[in-house]
Amino acid sequence: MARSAPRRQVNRLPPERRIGDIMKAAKEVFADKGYNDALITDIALRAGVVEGSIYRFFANKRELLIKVVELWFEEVLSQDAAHLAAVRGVWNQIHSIVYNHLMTIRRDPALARLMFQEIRPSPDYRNSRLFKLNQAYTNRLVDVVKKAIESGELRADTSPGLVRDMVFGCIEHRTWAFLRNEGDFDAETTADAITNMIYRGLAMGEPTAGPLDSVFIRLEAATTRLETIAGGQPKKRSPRQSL
Amino acid sequence: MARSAPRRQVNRLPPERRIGDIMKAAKEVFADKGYNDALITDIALRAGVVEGSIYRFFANKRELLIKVVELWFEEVLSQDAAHLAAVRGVWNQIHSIVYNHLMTIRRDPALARLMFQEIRPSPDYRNSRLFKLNQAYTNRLVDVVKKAIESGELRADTSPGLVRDMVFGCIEHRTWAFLRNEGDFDAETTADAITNMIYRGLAMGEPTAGPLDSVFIRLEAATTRLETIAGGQPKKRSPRQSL
Amino acid sequence: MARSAPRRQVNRLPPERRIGDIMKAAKEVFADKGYNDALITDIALRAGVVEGSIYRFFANKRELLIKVVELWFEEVLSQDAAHLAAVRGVWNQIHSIVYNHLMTIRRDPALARLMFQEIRPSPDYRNSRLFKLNQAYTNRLVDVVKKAIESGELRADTSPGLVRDMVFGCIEHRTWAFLRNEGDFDAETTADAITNMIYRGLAMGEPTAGPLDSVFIRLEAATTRLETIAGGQPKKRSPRQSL
Amino acid sequence: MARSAPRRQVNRLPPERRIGDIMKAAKEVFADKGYNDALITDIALRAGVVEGSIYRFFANKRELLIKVVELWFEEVLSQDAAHLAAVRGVWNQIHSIVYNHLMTIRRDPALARLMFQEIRPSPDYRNSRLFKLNQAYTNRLVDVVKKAIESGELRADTSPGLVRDMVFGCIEHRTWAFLRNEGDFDAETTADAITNMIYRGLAMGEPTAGPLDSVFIRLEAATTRLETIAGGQPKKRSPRQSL
DNA sequence: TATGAATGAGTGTTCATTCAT
DNA sequence: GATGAATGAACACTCATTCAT
Repeated sequence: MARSAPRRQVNRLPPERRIGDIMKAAKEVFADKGYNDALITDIALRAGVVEGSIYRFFANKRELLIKVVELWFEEVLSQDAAHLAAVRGVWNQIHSIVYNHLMTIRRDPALARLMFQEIRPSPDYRNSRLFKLNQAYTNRLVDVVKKAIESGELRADTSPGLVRDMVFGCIEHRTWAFLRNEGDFDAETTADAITNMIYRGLAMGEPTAGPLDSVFIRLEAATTRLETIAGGQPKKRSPRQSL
Repeated sequence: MARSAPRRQVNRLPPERRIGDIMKAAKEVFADKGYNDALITDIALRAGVVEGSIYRFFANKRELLIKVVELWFEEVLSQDAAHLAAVRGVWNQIHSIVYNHLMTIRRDPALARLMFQEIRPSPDYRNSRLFKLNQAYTNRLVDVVKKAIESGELRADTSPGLVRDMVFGCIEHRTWAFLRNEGDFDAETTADAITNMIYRGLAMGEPTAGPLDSVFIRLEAATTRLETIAGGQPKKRSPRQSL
Repeated sequence: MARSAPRRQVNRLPPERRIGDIMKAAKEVFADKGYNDALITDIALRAGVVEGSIYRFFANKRELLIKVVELWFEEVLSQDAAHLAAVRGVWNQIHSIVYNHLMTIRRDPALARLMFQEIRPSPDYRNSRLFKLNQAYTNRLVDVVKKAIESGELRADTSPGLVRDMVFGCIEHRTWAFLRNEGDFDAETTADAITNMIYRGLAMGEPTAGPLDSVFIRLEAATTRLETIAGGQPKKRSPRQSL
Repeated sequence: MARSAPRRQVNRLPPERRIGDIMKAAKEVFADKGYNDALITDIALRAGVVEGSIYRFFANKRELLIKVVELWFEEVLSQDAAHLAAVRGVWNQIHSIVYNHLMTIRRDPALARLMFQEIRPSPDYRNSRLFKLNQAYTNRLVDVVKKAIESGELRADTSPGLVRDMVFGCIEHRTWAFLRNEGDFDAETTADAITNMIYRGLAMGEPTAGPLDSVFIRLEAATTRLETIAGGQPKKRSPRQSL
C-alpha cells in the first residue's frame, strides 16, 4: 500500500557478459570465504546483479560453484596440454606435468583449494564432469609412464597408477601450507626434486653421471638377461631387504 | 495429549565415564554423518545424556570433534610407534610406516576422513594439537630417511620432507575411493609397491664415477653379443633427454 | 559458451488469435497444476509467446485465471440453457439441470475444480462477474422450482433457494472424489437419484396437510409387496415422470 | 564480534501450556489470514515464543494447521455425539445433526473455512486423520438413515450416502456467504427447513387424517395377512416420533 | 550436577511483474 | 507491438548454544 516509487532500474546486458560477471564474482567470493560461507547475496552484489538474476543462469549455489571450477579446470587442462605437447623425453614430460601443476596451484590457489576441499570430497564427485576432466588431466602422466615403460626407458615392474598417486599426492601435500596462505614453495625446485625422485626410482638408468644406482640397476638387468639366455630362471628376490 | 513429560533418568556417573560415553557416541555420529550433518541432539541421545551435559565437558561442537579425533590419533600414534620400534632396516621401517598408515585408514576410514576433510582444512589447524601430533607422526618417516642418509644407505641429495609428502600424499590419493566407500585397496600390495618405489629411487647404488662403469660396459656388450647369438633382439634404448 | 541468443521468432498475429492462444495455454496449465503452481513462464511457452505479451492482454495472473474460467463458464451457461429450453415438465427440468451440471463436471473437472477451489473462495468473488454468471446458472433451478410452486406442482411451503443449495451442494460433495482424480461417478444414476429425492420431497401429493404423498408411496410399496407375494415381477417404473 | 549483551531471556513453561499457546495463536492467525498468508513469525509473536519453539512441537507449518483443525474437529465430534445420543426419533436425529453442524459453523466459521478450503482440497486429505474423523462425523447421518430404512420409517429405495451429500452439501452452500463474512443465516430455521425437506422426501408417511388412510390400512393389513400366509415376516415398523 | 525447553540468528530460492531494447 | 532479461520482495526452517529449574 502506497509503496514509494517502485520504479525499477533495469540494466540490460548480453547474457555472456552477465554470466561472465557472475562467475567472476562467484569465483572471488568462493575463493575468499569457501563454499559454505559464501553468500549468494554477496556474489550478486559483487556482480552488480540481484540474486534472482543468478538463478536465471545457474540452477543453484552448488551448480554455480561447479561451473566456476569447471571453467577454470578446462583452461588449465588445455594450457597444460599445449605445454606438454611441445616437450620431448620422459624426464622432461614428467617434469612438465609436475611443474605446470605446481604453477597452476601457485596461480590460482583459491580455485585449487575449492577443487580439493569442496568439490572432490562431495559424494557425487565420481559421477561429475569434473571427475572426468580430472581423470583426463592425471591420465597424461599415466600415459607418459606407460609409453616409457613400453619403450623400455622406465621399469616394467611399476604401476603407472601408483606413480600418478605419488606425484599428485606429493604435490598436494607439498603445497598444503601455501593453499592455506601459510607458506610458500618454489615451483622450479619442487618440480625438479619430484621429477628426479620419481624418474630415478623408475629409470632403467643411463651411463651418464648422476643416478649411479642406475648402473647397479642396469647390471642387475644385464645379469637377468644373461640368466635368461643361459636358460636358467632368474632368482626371485624377496622385496624385504636384509639389514 | 497430556503427555506426562517422559523425563530422562538422572544418572549420576563419574565424569570420566560420562566423557567416555559422549566421545564414543560423538565418534559414531561424526563418522556416520560427517561433522556438519552430525547433530548434537543425536550425539546426546546416543550417549544417553542431554545436550546440556555435553557442553559441561566440551566447549562446543568443534571441540568435541577435535577431542574425538585427537583421542583416536593418539592411539594410532602409540600403536604405530610400538610396531615401528620393533623393525630393523630402512626398507622395513619405511614399509612399516606405510603399511600401518594404510591399515589405520582401513580400520577407521571414517575417522581418517574426518581428519583429512574436516580437521586439516580448517584455518586454525596449524596451531592445533592435532597438527603437532600429525607432525610427530609423519616425522617418523623423516627421521628414518635422515638416519639412512647419514648412514649412507640412502642418497644424500634428496629431501626427507619430500619423501614424507610423497609417501603420505600417495597413500591419501590411493585410498581416496575407499574413504568414500567407493573402492577398496590391498594394504600389503600397496605398501610393498610404495616402499619399493621410494626405496629404489633413493637407495645408494654403487660408488659414483668409476671403475664399475667399465665393467658394466663390457658386461652389456657381452650380453648384447650373447643375445644376438641367441637370436633375440637387443633392446632399443631411448637417448637421455637433456634438461 | 557463446550461445547465439536463440531469439524466438517474432510472430505478429491478430490480437484475437494471440489472446486465444494464451487462454488456451493458460487453461491447460491451470488445469494441470492449479493456480498457484502454474507458472506464467509455462503458459507463455505453451502459447508460443513471451511472458511480456501476456501482460499486454491481461493485467496479471489472477485476471488471466478469471478470464479463462469465465470463458468456460459462459459456454457451459449457454449450452445448458439450450438443453433446458427443450425440456418440459418439472421433474424433467430439474433432472436436466442436475444431469448437465454433472456432465459439465465430468467433461472439465479441472475447470470445475478451479471454479470451486480457486475462484469461489476468494474474497472478491461476490463482486465478480463469475458470481453473477453463477447466480444466473443456479437461478435456473430456482426459477423452475418457483414456477412449479406457482403452478401447484410443487409444495408452497418450501424455499427454492434451499432446493438450489441442496442440489448444487449435493452434486459438489458427490463429485468431490472425482474432482481430485480419486473416484468416479455415474452421471445418469446420480442425476436420477438426486432428482427423485428432490422431487419426491417437494411434489404435491394429496390435498391433506402434511406429507400426504407418503400415503401414495406407502400404497405403492404395499402393492409392490402384494405383487411380489403373488409371484409376479413388480413393474419396472421409469424414473422419468410424464408431464 | 562484540555483540551487545547476547544474554537470553528464557521463559520456561510446561509443554502443554506452550503447545496450547501456540495452537491458540495459530488458530487465530490461520483464521485471520488463511493458511498461505499466515506467517510463522506472526504465530510465534502472538504465542509469545520464537519461531524455533514452534518447530519443537510441530514438524512444519502444515502440521500445525492440521493439528489445530484436528483439535477443533475432535471437540466438535464429541460434543455433537453427546447431543445426538440424547435424541430419539429419526426426524429429531437428522435435525440434531443438521442443527449442530450449522451451530458449529456459526461458532467457528474460520475453522470451518480452514477445513473446507485448506484441508479438504489438499491431495493427501484422503489419507489423513481428518478424513477419517470427517467420515465418522458424516457417517452418523448415514447410520441414522440406514437404521430408519431398516425399521421401515424411511424409504428403502434411497441411498443414505446421497442423503449425506445432500445434507452436508446443502449446509455448506447455505453458509457460504457467512463463512466469508458476507452474510448470515438462522440456524433454527435452516435446520428445520433442511430436515423437513429431507425427511419429507424419504418418510414412509404416517396415518394422518384423511380418506386414503383407511384404504391403506386395510390394504396393509391384507398384505400382512398375505405375507404371513406366504410365510414371509411382516416388516417391523417404527412408530413415528413426535417432534 | 543434570536437565531439556527455549532461543534466534541466518539464507537459499521462487516467480510475478516490469521495462529497456 | 514484441521481447525476455532483470527485478527484488518474501519466508519457512535448522540447530548450536544457553540457562532457569
